[in-house]
Amino acid sequence: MNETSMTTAKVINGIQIWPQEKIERFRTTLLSWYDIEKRDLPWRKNNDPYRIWVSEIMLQQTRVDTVIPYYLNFMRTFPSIEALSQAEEDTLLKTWEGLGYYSRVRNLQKAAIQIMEEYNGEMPRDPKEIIKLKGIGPYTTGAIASMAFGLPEPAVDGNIMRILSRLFEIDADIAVPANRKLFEEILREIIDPYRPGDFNQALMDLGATICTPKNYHPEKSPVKEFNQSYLNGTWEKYPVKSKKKKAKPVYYAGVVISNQKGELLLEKRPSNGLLASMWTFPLLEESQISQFFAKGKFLSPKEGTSDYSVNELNDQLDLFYGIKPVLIKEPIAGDTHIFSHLKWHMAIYYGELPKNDLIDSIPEHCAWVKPEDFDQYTFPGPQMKMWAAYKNKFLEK
DNA sequence: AAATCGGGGGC
DNA sequence: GCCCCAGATTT
Repeated sequence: MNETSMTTAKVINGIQIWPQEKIERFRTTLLSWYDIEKRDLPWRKNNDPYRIWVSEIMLQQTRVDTVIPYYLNFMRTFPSIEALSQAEEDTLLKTWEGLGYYSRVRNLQKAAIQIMEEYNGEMPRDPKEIIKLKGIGPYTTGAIASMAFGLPEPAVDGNIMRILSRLFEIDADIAVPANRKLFEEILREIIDPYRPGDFNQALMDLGATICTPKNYHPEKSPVKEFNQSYLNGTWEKYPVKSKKKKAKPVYYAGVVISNQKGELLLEKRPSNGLLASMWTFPLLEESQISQFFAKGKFLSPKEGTSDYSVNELNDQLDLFYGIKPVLIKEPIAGDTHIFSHLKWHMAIYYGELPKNDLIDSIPEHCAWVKPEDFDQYTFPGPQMKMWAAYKNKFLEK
């Protein structure tokens, strides 16, 4: 390679970056497209760092259409960083109900408290400070720095890795976290220093609407003349992305228990781990009630279960919840729920406490709750499914 | 480097 | 079923 040739266009990890003139043409082309086609989104009304921050956290691994109603409600409930810093945990969790990745909202509040205590109530401008805030990683740092403060920082998300991979025919696996740095380096070279926030958002809009993972038609792209994989006819190869592992199956019996007053037993999950601090009907794992499942196989209501299984379930309910309900022998329903790394198989049972039973011996983390008060509790997806199964069986006939 | 952490939409 | 989504944190 001749280092004195041309205007010394850069090479990053074997990737040939464009000459300056071409970079500038790309910026103009992309931003001209963005100025006409950009999506009208609620967090784009102004450059308030708080608004941008909240939207970026919600948008992590979550689609725009899903986020919009949550975002509007969240900003009504917590209009300022100070309001967020003072929120009750249950109120906070309720605003995220159904959105998933619930540690996001817990970290959001922790960061709000950090900002109140360490940054005088204002989002810091320095990326080195922004990234110290809880729940804010390299992507969100770049997004806030560029969109709120106009700094030329890369914000590399899935969209941008896919786009750059196709533009430059990059063979690095975008599923490997360590490869993100390569895309950041490239983006630093081509980002528009005058409109960095718009540049990052333009790429995201392009990735969401045209440079999509599937049904991709490179000839429709406003920047097709810059797209090396399109020009070379190799675009179907990019991006290179390795597959992730399948969700591991886990088996549960979910149990709906009613007391004499028509209240149902709920339990609050531990404050750490999956679905932390959220409420569900009692769930008993396969390891505790292995008799419910034959050799790891889920026994659906159709397939039936044995009396012995129900007796075993009664023992477990007595042991873990201090209750002795009378159970219906067959499950009232069966359902599954898929997480990123787990697949829950739930057999849903129903039982009632006998008239003469004591109901005041349940554990600290449990509660008897009237169904009309369920809206005061935060329910995750699997609980919604169990509750729907119960209603379908007993309430809506 | 790999696992954990949710849920929904598209095909 | 599989893949993906404006990823971050923990192990």
